[in-house]
Amino acid sequence: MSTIKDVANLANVSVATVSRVMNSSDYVSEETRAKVLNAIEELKYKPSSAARVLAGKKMMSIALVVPDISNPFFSELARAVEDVAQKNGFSLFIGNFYNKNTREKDYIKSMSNKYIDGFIFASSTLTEEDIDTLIKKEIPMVVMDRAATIGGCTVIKCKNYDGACIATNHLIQLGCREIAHISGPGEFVTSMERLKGFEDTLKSHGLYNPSLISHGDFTIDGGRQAMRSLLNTHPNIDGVFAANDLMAIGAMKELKAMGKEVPRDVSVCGFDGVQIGDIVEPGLTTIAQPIYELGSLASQTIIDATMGKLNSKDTYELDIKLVERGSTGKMRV
Amino acid sequence: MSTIKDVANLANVSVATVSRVMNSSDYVSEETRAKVLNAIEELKYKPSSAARVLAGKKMMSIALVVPDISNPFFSELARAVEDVAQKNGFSLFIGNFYNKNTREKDYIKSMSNKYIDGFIFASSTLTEEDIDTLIKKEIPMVVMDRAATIGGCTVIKCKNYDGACIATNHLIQLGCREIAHISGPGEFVTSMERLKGFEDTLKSHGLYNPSLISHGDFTIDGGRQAMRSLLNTHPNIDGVFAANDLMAIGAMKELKAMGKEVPRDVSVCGFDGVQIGDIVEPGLTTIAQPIYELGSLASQTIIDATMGKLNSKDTYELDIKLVERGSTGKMRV
DNA sequence: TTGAAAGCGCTAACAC
DNA sequence: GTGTTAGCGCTTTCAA
Repeated sequence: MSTIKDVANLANVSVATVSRVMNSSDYVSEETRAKVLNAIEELKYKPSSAARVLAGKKMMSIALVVPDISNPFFSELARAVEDVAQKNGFSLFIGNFYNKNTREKDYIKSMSNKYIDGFIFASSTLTEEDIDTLIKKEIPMVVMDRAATIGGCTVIKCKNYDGACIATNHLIQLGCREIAHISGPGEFVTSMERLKGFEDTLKSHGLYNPSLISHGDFTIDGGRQAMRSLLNTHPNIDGVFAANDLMAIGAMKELKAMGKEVPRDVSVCGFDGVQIGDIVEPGLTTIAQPIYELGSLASQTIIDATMGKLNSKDTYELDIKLVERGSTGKMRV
Repeated sequence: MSTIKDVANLANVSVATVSRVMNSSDYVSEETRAKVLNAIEELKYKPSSAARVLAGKKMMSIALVVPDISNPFFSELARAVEDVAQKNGFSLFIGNFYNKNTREKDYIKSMSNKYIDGFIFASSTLTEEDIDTLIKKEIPMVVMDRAATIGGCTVIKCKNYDGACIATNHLIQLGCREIAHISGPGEFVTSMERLKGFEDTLKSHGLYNPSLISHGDFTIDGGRQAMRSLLNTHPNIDGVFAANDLMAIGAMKELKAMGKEVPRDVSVCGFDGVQIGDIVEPGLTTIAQPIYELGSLASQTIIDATMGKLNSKDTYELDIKLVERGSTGKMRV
């Protein structure tokens, strides 16, 4: 691996000059610039990130911290984040925290001394304190699925509340009268907002019944279990709104196992819009988030922030949309 | 951020001593060690990775380069890789190359000067030359899905050929006589090995017909398209072996759209064993790879290699197993 | 427009 | 046992 010194020697200039052309700072005569460029080319010189960082530059890498990368929502998100990062010359770190708050904090600790320039926390359960730690280190961050702005960090989310209202209304309009909700873990703002939208909508229609709410953990299996217990106490449920697609799919599996047909007996609606919603049978009606857009926006925002471009907005709330498929529809009357 | 100097000052020792206790090298008296430890604690000192790297140490991070992180096979793999990395104090970089050979090479370039200690290439299309580049830089690497060992890098794969034979035999035993294969892109060894297993098995049963082979691109849509063209020329196909689960799912969708029922009219078998194979309807029979094991083995191998623990084996071939679900079974006779 | 040199935080001889 | 110090490769004043 050749160093800046090698380049300087070959080009017959000083290392400072090489540094100048690398960073296109200061003025360098066309002639010297050409010489240096040639030398760089010839030696296939790549500056050492570690040395640059030590000298006060950026590492050009960002981290995405998710609950579980094997969850399709997050892997689709990661793809978007990485695409944008790559286009900007940034590398992407990935960390899974499996809903273990401790592990999420560990990432802050273990990665921040690796000179990561920015963090994206997806679906985080970070406390204000954790966030302060990062802010004190002046490491920019964007948080997804967070209620409101916390000083100094951008929030990017989608309209969870509105989406839940749309989903619930959709079910009501289809004729469902005993509508259950499979909610996500209570520590996520996402879960809370979707739950609120569900409750408010039902209340306004006089259909609210708290015993029709069960909690899942955002996994297929969790959705299945929640559906089972719901069905035990309320065998006549005719509509289900799950806080994410995975749980909705689990619910559909359980429904089928219990001899209920979707959508004839029960209509099911999910939330997220992940690709597998389109391959299950029947196709899953869902409130689709613009996942790719969410990821690329987060990525671009954090990259801009590392370069000192401050963001004018501190909260982005992207629109969701109802995607109707076979899991909601005509019911037996 | 406090530095080693701050710690040294506070503990009234030299930086060398601090370095010693950090790296538990050399002897340090219990007394001084305690003083230093206290100072470290008090200042919440974290050594700078960049500085350590410059001084000749490891960055403690590895990279996983995949075609597409949003493909469930790779996201499940990534999860395993990250788990093991995290346990060893390593961070994980992720790169997508979208089957663009150029981009895969770019990763080698752009990441290697970021002091990544090791690479895992999954499903790579790297040439010997590319690999040589890394070997010359003395960066250890493991390659998944590669035919054989290339000097200096460990190969981790599963028994593709055997798996394809098992799948094909399974179809034959079910009574299928006109069996098609949806193969993966020709540049992947994986595709080739699975194709070979398919061909050999059919030949040995006198059922081989090259026009029953179509190529897909490992995506659902690719599988759908391949199935369509296959059905055009061979409307009586009664068995399909796809080189991965995603394409098998695409084939099932197309079959359904064309009025064929699975498995009554056509039996379908995939390869990989990703989780969604279990949520489609009917469930997908598949040759399951031990994905988590593959990922954790790769991760541990590369981490060991960065620490100088050379691996005794240079090729691992993990076993696969046939997982029978609803997509293969009783046919109409 | 260019060069010399200090310094970023750490490790590892080499002294003591 | 512990301290001193010379780098590691780069950026950036400060001079020239």
